[in-house]
Amino acid sequence: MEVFMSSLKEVAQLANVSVATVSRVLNNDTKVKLETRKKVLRVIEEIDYKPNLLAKNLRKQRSNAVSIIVPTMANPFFAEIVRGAQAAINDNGYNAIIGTTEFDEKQLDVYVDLLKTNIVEGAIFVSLNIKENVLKELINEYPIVLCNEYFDELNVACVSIDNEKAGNEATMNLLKRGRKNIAYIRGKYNTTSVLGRLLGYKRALKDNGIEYNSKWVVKGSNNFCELQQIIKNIFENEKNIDGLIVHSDIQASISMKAIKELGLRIPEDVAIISFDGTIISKITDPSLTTISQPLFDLGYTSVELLIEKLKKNNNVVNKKVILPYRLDKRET
Amino acid sequence: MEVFMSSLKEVAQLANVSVATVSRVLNNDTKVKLETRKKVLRVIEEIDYKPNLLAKNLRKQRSNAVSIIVPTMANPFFAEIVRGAQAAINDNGYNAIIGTTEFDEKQLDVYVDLLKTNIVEGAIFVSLNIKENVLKELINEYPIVLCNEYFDELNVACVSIDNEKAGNEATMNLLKRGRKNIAYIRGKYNTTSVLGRLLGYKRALKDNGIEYNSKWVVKGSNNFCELQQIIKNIFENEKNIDGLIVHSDIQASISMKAIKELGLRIPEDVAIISFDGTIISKITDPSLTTISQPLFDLGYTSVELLIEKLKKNNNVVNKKVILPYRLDKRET
DNA sequence: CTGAAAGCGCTTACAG
DNA sequence: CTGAAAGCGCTTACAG
Repeated sequence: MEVFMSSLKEVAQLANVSVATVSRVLNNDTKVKLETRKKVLRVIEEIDYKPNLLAKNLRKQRSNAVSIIVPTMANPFFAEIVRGAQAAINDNGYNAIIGTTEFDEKQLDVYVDLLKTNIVEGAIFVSLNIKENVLKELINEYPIVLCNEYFDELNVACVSIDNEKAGNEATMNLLKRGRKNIAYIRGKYNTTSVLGRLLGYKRALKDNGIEYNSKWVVKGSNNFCELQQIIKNIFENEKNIDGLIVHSDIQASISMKAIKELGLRIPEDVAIISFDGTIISKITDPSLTTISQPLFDLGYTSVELLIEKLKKNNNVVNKKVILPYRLDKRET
Repeated sequence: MEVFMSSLKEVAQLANVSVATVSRVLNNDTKVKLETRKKVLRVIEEIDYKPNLLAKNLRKQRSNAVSIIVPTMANPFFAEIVRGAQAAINDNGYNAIIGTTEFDEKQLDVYVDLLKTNIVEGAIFVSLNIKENVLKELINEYPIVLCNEYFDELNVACVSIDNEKAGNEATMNLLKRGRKNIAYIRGKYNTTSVLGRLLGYKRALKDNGIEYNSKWVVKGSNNFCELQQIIKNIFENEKNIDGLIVHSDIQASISMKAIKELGLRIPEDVAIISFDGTIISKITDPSLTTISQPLFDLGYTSVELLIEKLKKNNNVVNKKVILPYRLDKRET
């Protein structure tokens, strides 16, 4: 017996069979005699053999890994989507390589290289701010699923909620509570979710005979102080605002602090509704009324679409999956 | 020219050199003539060649990936540590495979297999609740760094804050504010951080001539309703409590709601200090006074220790790194 | 400075 | 049911 032996070879020698047979046993190939099988398994157990998956990966030309790219982990919104994606990836026996761009889309290159160099077999892009033509090229070449944000015109698999409907329902909720002067802190960029919800907002106003006032729709910010200032500006300029829709829980929680500092009561003076339904919405005081997105499922379902693509060699019709949201009526 | 060619081979043929030379160019081997080098690079650019890292991995017996295992992504505390680890992993040119146990340590097996099968070269264990003897075996065999929680007696690389000092300082803060009856919502398990902070608490009491009252130290919970009940119980039984230390921001935010419901004012009736300094501590109203942990750095430094191990083939003395925390005095 | 060749540890088509 | 052998796409010691 030599000093160094490759593991599969070692098992083969100890069991007096060929490496081919050991490989077949490991892969549950039925064509192995039960007796042989047992003998091999005994040796494997004995020497605690573990296959070198680096070799298997090369041989099969499959890494068994997929990546999930999000802007940042610092926002519970994305963390929860990742949690769902993780779960689905594990459930399907894959490994998850998680990437974050920290809102710098140049960082995406690193993760695209993972696709190009066979480190991952496919990718989930969550709310990434990519140029449409760049995305289009990637989609043509690799199995990719979009989560949350997508491009209407692009033939791409994606998972999201019905943002127009959600925006409409949020507005309707405030209207039903008697609010007529509803301001809107919208998302910064012109993404599908931002524009969709705004459409829903406008439709609700129109359906209720209320004129749309562009002064009441302002871009938000994830920067604490910046957003506080934005809120103070709008409430000082527009004294009769009695309702507020905010694009995300995080921004809503910051907005609430600013509103309280102005001496306004929530919800008596200003009723608030936000989007997302993250842990933030439960922790604020008063707790946030919010359009709860199925964050975990958004991630989970995205991976399911991706796995389907992988199984069928990327030859599938690209589904656009719309998941249901839920209006969580709480205290604002 | 054949229909199918391996990529490296293809570059070699087009550039009229051997695959060895192409490989040398790709790996910046200095022994290549500049002219040859240019020729090869031109071809690589031309056909947009990307190496198949699956092959490289096998050949070098290195996956270029490390894993970072956390209990869950649903807690911003862990998400922020992961963010730091991510950054360090990327900065060092590695890929990050992120795993979550969802508090079920059986799930760890999947990630340990990643080590055994060469999918990852090392791992960061963040706040994992593993049996000491199991951990000991793993540490002997693979490059592993512990983050947050560790075992004092174990010879293992780890990164954390000085929990005894932090617990002491938190208590001192309340004492200095004139609070004398300080309750303590401790962590559920007897981990290093939980026990360390408690020691610091007891020392502060002793140093100030206050007798330790075991009734005032109760185990917390991450379950919303359960924790609310715990809080109500203690405040109804012990009417003179005027200060509260809570093991985490999340639990502190839930505690605050319960305390308010009891009609007590924060901080007038009950001053509160918590640990972590996550986004939660900024968003509550009033905002939480908290022992801010260097979460990002905790993750970043853990990876640095791990990378050092990898570079030196795991032959390094195991460092125990203590990072500074910061007392963020806010409104509670 | 460059090339031919071995080899990383698996899987699988082929032959028996 | 089993084995011998080719091959996945790289890197690198060796020879020149």
